[in-house]
Amino acid sequence: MKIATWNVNSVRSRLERLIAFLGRHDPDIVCLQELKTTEENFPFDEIKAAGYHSAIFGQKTYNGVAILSKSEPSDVSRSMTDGAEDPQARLISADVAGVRIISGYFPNGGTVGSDKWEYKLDWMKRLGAYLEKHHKKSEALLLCGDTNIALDDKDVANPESWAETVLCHPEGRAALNDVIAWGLHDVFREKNPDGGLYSWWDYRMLGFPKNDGLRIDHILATSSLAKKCTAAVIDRDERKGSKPSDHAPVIAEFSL
DNA sequence: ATGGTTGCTTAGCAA
Repeated sequence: MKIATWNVNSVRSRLERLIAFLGRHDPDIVCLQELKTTEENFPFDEIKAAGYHSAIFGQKTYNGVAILSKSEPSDVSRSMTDGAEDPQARLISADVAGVRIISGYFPNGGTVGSDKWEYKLDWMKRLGAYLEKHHKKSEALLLCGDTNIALDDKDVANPESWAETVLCHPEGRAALNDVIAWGLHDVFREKNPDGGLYSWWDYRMLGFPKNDGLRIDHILATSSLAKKCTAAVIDRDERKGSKPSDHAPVIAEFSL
């Protein structure tokens, strides 16, 4: 089973690239983030024609997440269903081929200390409670998405310039590590222990040409699946060329 | 350098 996670930064402006990506990699499942559109305007037909079902949780202008899959998803759940007052579409879950798939777009956090930063930390706390309430670590489960956190300085090309920012702050790292400690494994790290590989480069300040990147997109697997992971890569080429997303897709394969 | 680029929406926000 091959799964990809990709923050597309608008599914409509990235549709041509997305369809080409599906053809190039032939993934069984794709978790998308930052759709930036409502369900009404989601390109279901084009994605269906490429051979994929779409389970989506959309929102106008901002956020929005989806799970694309060759086999039909079931038991689709949108948001954390915890009664919190939260209008932001950032989490969707579904069963696909016997695996629980979660696509998450973690809050960026604005600047450390801001209201958005507090929301980011609280959102990760809620996610930990969501996993605890709805799942068991003995399940086959994949939490995929843009976490907006680089867990380690070896996932940051220029750690000194990103230190203490929302993507690298120790409190954010601790919050994501708390989620992971529930029973998840960073399969990309396990396959690429040396670091130095990135999934996001800022559009500004020549981020990609200078390779000023961070690995902030993750595929996190429960241990039964992590043991079966055979490969984990980043499609850095997808960041090249005309009209790329600012994120590159992360892809993992599992022998099920 | 509180900068810069992109997308949605059409002036300002979010990233």
